[in-house]
Amino acid sequence: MADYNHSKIEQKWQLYWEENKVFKAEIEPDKPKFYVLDMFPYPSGAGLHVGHPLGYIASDIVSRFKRNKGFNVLHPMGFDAFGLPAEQYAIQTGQHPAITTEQNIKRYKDQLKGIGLSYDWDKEVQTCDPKYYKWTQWIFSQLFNSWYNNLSNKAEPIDDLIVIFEKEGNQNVVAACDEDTAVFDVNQWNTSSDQEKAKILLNYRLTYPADALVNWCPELGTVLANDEVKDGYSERGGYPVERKKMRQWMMRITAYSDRLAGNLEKLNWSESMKEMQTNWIGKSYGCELDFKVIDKDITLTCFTTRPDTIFGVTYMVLAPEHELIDELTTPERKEEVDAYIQKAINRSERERMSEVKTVSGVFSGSYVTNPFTKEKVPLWIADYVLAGYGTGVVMAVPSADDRDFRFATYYGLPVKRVIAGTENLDDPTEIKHGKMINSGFITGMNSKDAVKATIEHAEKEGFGKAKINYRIRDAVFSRQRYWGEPVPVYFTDDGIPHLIPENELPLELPSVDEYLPTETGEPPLGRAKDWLYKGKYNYELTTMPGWAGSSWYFLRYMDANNEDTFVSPEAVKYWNSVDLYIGGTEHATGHLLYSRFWNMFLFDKGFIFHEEPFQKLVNQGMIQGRSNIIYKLKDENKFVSVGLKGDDDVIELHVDVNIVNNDILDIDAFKSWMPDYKDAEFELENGKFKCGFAVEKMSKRWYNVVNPDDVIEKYGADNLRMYEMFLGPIELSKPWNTHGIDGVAKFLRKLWGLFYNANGDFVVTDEKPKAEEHKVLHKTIQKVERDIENLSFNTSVSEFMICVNALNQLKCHKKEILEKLLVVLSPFAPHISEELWQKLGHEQSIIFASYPKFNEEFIREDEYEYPIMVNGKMRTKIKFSLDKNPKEIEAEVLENEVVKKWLNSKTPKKVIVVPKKIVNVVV
RNA sequence: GCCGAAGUGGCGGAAUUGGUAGACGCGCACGACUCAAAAUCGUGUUCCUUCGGGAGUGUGGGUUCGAUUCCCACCUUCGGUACCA
Repeated sequence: MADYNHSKIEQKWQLYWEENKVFKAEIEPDKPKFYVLDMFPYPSGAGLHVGHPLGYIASDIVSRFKRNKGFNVLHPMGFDAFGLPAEQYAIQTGQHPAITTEQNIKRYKDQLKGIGLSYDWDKEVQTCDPKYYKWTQWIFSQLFNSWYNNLSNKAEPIDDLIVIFEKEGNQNVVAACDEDTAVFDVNQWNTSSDQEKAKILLNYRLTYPADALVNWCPELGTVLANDEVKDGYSERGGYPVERKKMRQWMMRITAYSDRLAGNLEKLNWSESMKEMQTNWIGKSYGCELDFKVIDKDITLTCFTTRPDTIFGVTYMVLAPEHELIDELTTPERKEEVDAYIQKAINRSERERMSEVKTVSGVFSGSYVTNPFTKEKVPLWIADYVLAGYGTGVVMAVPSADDRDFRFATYYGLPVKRVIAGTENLDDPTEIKHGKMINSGFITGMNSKDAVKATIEHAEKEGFGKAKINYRIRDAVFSRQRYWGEPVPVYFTDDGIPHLIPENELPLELPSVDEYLPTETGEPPLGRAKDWLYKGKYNYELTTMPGWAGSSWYFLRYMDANNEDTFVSPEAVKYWNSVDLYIGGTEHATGHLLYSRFWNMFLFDKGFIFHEEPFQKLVNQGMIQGRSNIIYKLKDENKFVSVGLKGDDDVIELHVDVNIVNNDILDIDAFKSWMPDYKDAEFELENGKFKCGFAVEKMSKRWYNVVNPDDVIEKYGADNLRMYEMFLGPIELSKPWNTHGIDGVAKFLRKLWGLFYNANGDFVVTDEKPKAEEHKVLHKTIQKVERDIENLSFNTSVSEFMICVNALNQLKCHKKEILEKLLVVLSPFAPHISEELWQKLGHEQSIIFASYPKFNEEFIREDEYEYPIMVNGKMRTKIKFSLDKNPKEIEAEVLENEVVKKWLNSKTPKKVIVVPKKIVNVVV
């Protein structure tokens, strides 16, 4: 074979790997394991674009590297197959989402295989497969049957809780439960009806039904996802959207807040990722304070982290969703309050949080008493207070809080300064901590001591208590959708939910005539005919969210085909937690928290043996599109090259990047792509029509999507793999530009040229390598090995280029060098490496070769060329033997002609000699 | 708004983490081969310059013998913001 024929080689080896199940991972107790995981994709209808495989290639390099290093590697792939897009397509076309999903998965798999990724496909999972979601439902059942004991700090069986209730009521139970759970004794429990008992238990279960706000679109008759809502209107159709309370299943993730936050320090994740999760969980220390409403038998409890500023409270604010608003609104204020609430409640939380420039609120007519000062303070309602955080009640201190200050300024409410130094400031919130002033018994204390003192005082007086608050909320687990896992629950006539028994799982998705809600506004499952448990009880009609299936898939991979359990103890004991997890930052606070939560729960229950699922996490950046833009003169059927557009009035049009090369437009291709312009004129510069460009999201809409299949066909999978890595650091986002790929293509041809000459003769020899050749090889081994450990793949590719260029220069065709180079290269470019490895006479796949050992001897240097700086500017370089001491170096440097010239016969103030680094002469 | 990340030649990026800024590659220019083109190979390529040198890593300050790297303030872009996945 004379030429490097990538298509032939790549097909040959992909077939070989598949037929021989080379990547099959089985438990081998005597071998160290390594689990490399990719975030599995949602198989969209558009197929993979060139941005998707970035992380997959990186993790594949690590997987192959670890195999060569002697590890038993688990490297699986699957599909997050439930989701909105397939359902949306089903609504439009009537096609069952299972069918489109299956087609999309097939396409994805073909594409992934074409890249030469070393997955063990026998371990594939699909979340929409009943064999898989049987266990998702099973985990739901386990959660339903559990409560969180804050004394043992773990999840425990609900039956144990019932035993406690039967013995002593709930007075001594310290549990994660609903805020409004009543205290009861044994008698009260034992005399309660079964229905009452069931209701009480729901307050404790780790999954439970509750009312939660959703985006309800009456016109579409459906609930919308946040990103389907734009400015209060549905993205499709533009119909008004209102926020409506609906019965939803919730997950009591808040039970795990403290462990989720605390465990982060043990994980090998980036600090920024840990910080994002920490902030999301948002643990804060503070206290609850009770404010009595004047002339009403109501006490409002607020949470605050700044009780030290209590003497600066000038008003009180309720969230517009607060349940007591009706009672707290005086008759004469009612009309205005109702109007305000109507408006405020339909604004999204994000909108309410981010619009800080405009404030809005309304006075309720009621007053409360500040428990410390006994002052009468007006009670307002404002949408900057969210019902979901704290208690939905805020004590407003305009002198110490930015939002309170803006609000008070706008509505002319008083501002009472309580921190020294703020007295004469226009904006007192510039100073938030310091010595307290105008603050009764805490005057003179610093803020920190004052916090303590006020809490102690409140506890003693009985109107407050210290409290740890979390920003994280229980997660809504219901979706009013069809294409998701059915919740394995039915309801008896008393409205009490019951689990479908384990041996009857999975509860499969029924078929429906249409994927829309029912006329009465029930979710699509309400359309299923005669769909009743035991022919008489209603099933739960909502389905599980996208994150249900993805919260435990990493466990299923270990034992993907087990029909008796979700994962066997043997498998999970051996494979344990994921050693390297690669995926996007966009999952920072969703998937990555929910997965940790479920994993922790399964650990508590003793089903698995590691508390944290992902030891090391790396976030890959996104590959953005690089769009090409052409400019058409307004009112003329004429396009101008980018350099000629000047200040003319032009219309910008996106053109398909696939008919543009190096920003030069293929005009004929353009005319057949856009027949409307087949008669247009083109004004060229230097004989070419040059396009402008923009970096934006890779999307059909901008005609900037590059399909990996096309790249592979033209350049090969090895080339695609190396080029994707060569683009830059894995964590950074960067635009895709196919032009640069030629550099890697040249590299692969040069590599091939070390084995075959231009006539197609195999030129590899058995000669002994020279010192220089060993040096080139071992420098590469050292660099690449270190780079892979640091996941710095772009610099590895550079190093390979440097290495091959150097070997070409040395005319090195020696087997001893080349075969080691192939093993080092094989994780990056596995196909060409396999082929050349075979040509060198090896019968076993390069996958099983062991990684060459780096030998320091070969790269040892005995001299170093010091850059010589004068006043921090590099002026010359001088070589010194490494055993020369700094004194000798200094003396010789000062004798150097160039240095003398710069010294200009002045005596240097100081000479800094940093061994093996630099010499700096300071004048 | 809040939380997180990033900003270095015409472009993607490198810099062993405080020590030669621009490795490697693309593009571009010139040269070789060719009747010619493509491909290939070679040389050059941060900017300014009076050819001595000067400036330079988003902007403005600071620390240091020395800053892309550390500190302070700001600007821009990207991700998340609880029902997209």
